[in-house]
Amino acid sequence: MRVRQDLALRVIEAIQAAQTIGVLPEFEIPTVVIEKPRDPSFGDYACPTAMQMTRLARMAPMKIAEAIANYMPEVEYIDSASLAPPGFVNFRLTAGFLQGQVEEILALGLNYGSFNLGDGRRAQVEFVSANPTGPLGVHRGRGGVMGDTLARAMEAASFDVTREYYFNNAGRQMEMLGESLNIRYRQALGQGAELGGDHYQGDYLYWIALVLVGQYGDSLLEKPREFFSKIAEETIFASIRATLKRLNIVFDVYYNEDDLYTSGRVWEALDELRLKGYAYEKDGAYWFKSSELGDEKDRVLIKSGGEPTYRMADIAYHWHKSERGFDLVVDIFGADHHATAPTVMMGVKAMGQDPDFVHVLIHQFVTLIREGEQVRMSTRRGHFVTLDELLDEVGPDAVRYFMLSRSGNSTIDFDMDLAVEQSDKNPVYYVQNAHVRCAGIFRKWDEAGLPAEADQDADLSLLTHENELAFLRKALELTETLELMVTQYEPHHIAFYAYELAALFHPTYETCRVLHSEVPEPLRLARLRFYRAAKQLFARVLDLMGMSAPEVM
RNA sequence: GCCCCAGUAGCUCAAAGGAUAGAGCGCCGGACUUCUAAUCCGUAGGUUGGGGGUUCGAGUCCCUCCUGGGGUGCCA
Repeated sequence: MRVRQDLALRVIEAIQAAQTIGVLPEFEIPTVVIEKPRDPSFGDYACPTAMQMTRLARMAPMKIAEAIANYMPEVEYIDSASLAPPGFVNFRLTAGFLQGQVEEILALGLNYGSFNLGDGRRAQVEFVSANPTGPLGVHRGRGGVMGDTLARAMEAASFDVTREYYFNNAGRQMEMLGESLNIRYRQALGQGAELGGDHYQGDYLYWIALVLVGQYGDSLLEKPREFFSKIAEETIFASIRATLKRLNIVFDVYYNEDDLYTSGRVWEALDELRLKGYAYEKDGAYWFKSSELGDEKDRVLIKSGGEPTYRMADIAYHWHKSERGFDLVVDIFGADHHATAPTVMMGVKAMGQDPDFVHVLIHQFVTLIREGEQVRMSTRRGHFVTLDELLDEVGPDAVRYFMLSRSGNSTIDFDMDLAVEQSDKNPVYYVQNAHVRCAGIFRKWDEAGLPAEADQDADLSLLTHENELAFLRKALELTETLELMVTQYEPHHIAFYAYELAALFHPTYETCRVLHSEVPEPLRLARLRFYRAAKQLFARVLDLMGMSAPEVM
């Protein structure tokens, strides 16, 4: 259940009731917000609406708050509604409702916390979208993790999500790639050949060339450039997919930019822009009159050589997105690509579509830190740390967690030493260890030969320890966290939630023992039930982050 | 020049316009014959970059200035 949403409705009922009676004057009720008080001693939820209504009601905020509290309908999960200056109405959850979360978690399993916001509407998350010209770098990894995690949250919010990867395997880029591999091939054969400045410098092409030499000798020397382009693309794309798979990222659709040309959609989009008066010819090229839509200058759509720019293709691509029936589209770009998005949105708008169905999510860079020093990553010389290398060094769980551990607006200093440290300093282990500790209890229980289903009818009202209740309160926050992620397009919240949940778990584990002899039998069974739910909840949260939930570490 | 992001505890960062701005690390002081201490408990630490404004209420919104990073192609 979405407690905040439900409480907001009840508060509206209270205001309406007070208005009917005449305790409050008639006025249009503003949006009622329910928030979490910073200080838990105030309660579990708070409503500041009375203060917003002082002008509307022409009454002192405390008087309004009093009216709300007095006319609140009976809410079964609320223990008390209290007032606090300057006009808060605070609510406290009943212990019974919190204890009930144990069964709720166990019944819903990997669906706990899910809620209906999307109502089955179709959403697309487009991310990574690197062209197959080389291995993924770490900052693509950030986009990948953010996109996949946001997609998971949107699925939990009842959206029908398509994960899409948009790429270009045509044009000059692929020509250069093919030439580069051709040169590397000749180098691998011991022939003199040098890469030009525009060629791809990374040594990964040399490794591909070595494999070619091993398999085919020099029999490929007469093959055309297209042959090498194809080999390079296929090999690199396979490795990109493999890298993403390691990160638990799988795409539903790989959308090839080339399809936009072969289907003629690019030209249709151009015609559409011309028809609407937003495209014109000048100097042998076609230009987008984007300056009329707020851009600082017009942009080239079709180069004088007849080839469309990436911008033209992007506009056609987004035009197609709405035609494909997506109600909501999230595009995830690194900060290095953020400048292109506004023009594309202008193009969508120019063609008569509401660009608001697209949300562009920009993330900042990732800096790798090793032994306190920044790891130099020079893309120009091809000496950059690849995502694969990072995965080799710290493992997928750490990559997923750390990429989520900052707001997308902040740069990440990825501490590679911390990421592999096996202690409570490392949040990855700290969170996963909570799951491990739960698993340990059940392992011990089984080893003692005790019945596996013993806790099935446990008396959960015995879970009265403040630590247990605090943990269950936090469990209830999962829905709110998911809602925040989806509505604000901020996937990082799940990492903070996971950490906070673990930070409430560990003290509970220390204080609320299960198997110790001094724990009376009914309480033992209630706690066993509690830890069964806790384990399930950590499995759920780790799954939302795309991380593994180990039984033992 | 213009655009985007950031500036919050010594460090790395949270904070959905609400109450006394929170965590972790580090520092200092405690706790292991453990349901694996890969953990817990406690202390200290702040003019939210500067200045103005809007609001009952601003780290959050507006204006302005400063500092750092990124972007600003008929490259993608």
